[in-house]
Amino acid sequence: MDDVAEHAGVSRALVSLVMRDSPRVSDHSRKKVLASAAELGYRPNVWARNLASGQTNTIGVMLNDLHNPFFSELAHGVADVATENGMEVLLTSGWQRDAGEQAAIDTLLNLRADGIVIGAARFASEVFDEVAAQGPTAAVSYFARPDSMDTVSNDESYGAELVVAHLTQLGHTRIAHIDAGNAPGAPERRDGFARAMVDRGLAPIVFSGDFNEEAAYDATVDIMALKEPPTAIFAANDLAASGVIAHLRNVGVRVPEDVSVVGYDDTVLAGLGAISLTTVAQPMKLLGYRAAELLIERINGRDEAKHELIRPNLVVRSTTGPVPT
Amino acid sequence: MDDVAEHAGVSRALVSLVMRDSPRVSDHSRKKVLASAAELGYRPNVWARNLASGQTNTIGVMLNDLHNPFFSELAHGVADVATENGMEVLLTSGWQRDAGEQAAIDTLLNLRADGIVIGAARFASEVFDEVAAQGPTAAVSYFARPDSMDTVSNDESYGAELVVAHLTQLGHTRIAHIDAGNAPGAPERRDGFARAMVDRGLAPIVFSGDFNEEAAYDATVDIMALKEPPTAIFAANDLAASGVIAHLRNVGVRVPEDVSVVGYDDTVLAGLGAISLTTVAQPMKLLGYRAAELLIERINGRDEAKHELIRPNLVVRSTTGPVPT
DNA sequence: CGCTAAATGTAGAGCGCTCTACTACGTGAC
DNA sequence: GTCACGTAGTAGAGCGCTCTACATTTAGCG
Repeated sequence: MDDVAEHAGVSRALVSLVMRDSPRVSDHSRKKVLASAAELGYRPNVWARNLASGQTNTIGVMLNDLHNPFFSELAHGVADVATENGMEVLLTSGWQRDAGEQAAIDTLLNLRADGIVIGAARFASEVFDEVAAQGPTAAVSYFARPDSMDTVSNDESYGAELVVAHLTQLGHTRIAHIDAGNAPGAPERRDGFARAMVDRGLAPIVFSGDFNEEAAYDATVDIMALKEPPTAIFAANDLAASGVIAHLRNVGVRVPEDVSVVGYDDTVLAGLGAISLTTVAQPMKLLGYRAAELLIERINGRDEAKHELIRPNLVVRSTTGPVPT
Repeated sequence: MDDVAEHAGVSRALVSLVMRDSPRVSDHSRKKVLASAAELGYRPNVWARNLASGQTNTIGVMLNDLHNPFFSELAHGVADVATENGMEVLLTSGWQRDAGEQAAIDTLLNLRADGIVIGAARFASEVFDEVAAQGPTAAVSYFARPDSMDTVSNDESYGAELVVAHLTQLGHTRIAHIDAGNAPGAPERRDGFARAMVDRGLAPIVFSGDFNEEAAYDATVDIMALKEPPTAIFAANDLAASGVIAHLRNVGVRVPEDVSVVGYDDTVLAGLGAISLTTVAQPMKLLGYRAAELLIERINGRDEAKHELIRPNLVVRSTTGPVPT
């Protein structure tokens, strides 16, 4: 920076102002400085800048599992808002391991990002608190309602309600749900399903599964072995739905002529022409948007925590149809 | 840090040594310092540390498109090696936009990461050069062989050879390839296909497409309209294969009884029970491993560039079968 | 023409750490 | 008893920037 200043014949402070796009610089000096900087290949040192200014102009995003398209969309949403606000985004991932999550969040904490977005982590609540204690924090798909941070979540039970409404409209009354235990979001989906069924005077049939194909495949085996198998299956997520379809195909049950199948999340795979799954679309990018927006409000000084619930919508494709006669 | 030093009754320099796990500290002082640090909730400031030390202990990873599972695996591989070597990993993504890629790489460059891994970017080669000029760089799936950086790539044409070998063994002779223009890796796949066919005295049928479903769907329409349609279709990647299958299903052509379909990449969707696609498995995580290892060698002083080609393998699932009689 | 206020520009003290050079203190060999 | 040496710890000068407070120039106006 000193070199640039000398080369341009101005003070170091002026160079600093130019590099930060300050309006307090005349066009003439600005051009001179910019030219010198370009000539010398000068690139401001972020470490020094952040150290001196005490802020990083960066939003850190911690993602539990980068392999899940859900998280990519989320990060994308955050990135869009950050860009609009002239901030950088840095991602870390826990790679599905608890220790990895801890390391990832530590990296972000050590960087002292201005704000941190936690995407569906499996942390104990104390870890959330610890992060929030260090600075502005927003959690996505975290169903506690802490005062220390903002949260943005999908309205899971409303999604389940949409599914039941769609299926009953098609005439289905025997509907089974394959759940995902206590994984984040799963209890809400299960409860929403049960409530929606009960509201309509129907018996909620629930089989236990997980957010993957295998567990759903196995559950489907059990389901189809019932004396009166259901005419529709609502899986915990799209991956699970794929497991359901795989088993049904294997045993020659047609989808949707014999059994309708619904997923959840509207991940890439649901949209594939080869699958074309009816599913609940979580507005993932929107979740990212809102998380980033709330975070920036916090960075700018808002005090009380906000908790938002965002409503998903149903995407009807080719795996649901009228109940067989 | 001063507070910790005072609280522990030692000098700031000693605290620094303790925080860096230096062996030059007695057990007694170490414990005292650690206790004070914990009590005061002290967390070293990375910015200051990096500024003073001139290193960041960080590997930056630039990913073109986080939505593609290929990249997640790649990053995962890099992360594993980094962790082993006590380094941090920071990700940025270009979100499939050119401007985004540039911003993402700038973020990393500004951070002055010790090394940078570029994952299948669409940069012009000058941008690669610019990055490499700033410090150790490794590019994944970059098929130029620059002296300035290491590269690790999948042996695309070998993969295509595997596909042709598999199909001809099943008796197929009319095989069509849907390519992906000049997208990274696509020309190598196309050329490999053509060579493999010609080597067997077969005519290479190539239709132009892209790395997505729609283009492949459209190409399949054209392919099936041929007077003598091929009995096997080799798509540019898994997503494209899904488009192929979608069209075949729509027009009542059975897979694999009537037409065999092969994908490329072995992404999540290929393994789905509902699709079960025969495909070429790129050892993505391994690519990440090697990229990180080469990078660390460079950081530690190796001078000449290394270029590695890693061989993929074929995963046979349910979309390929014997040629119809 | 002189005064005020805005517009530009500058000096220099940090930001929180690392790193080099140095001190202090045994320890043991001669 | 002295000297060399290894060990444990310290002082203080930066690292490359930002920021506050101040200096200088220019424009505006009665």
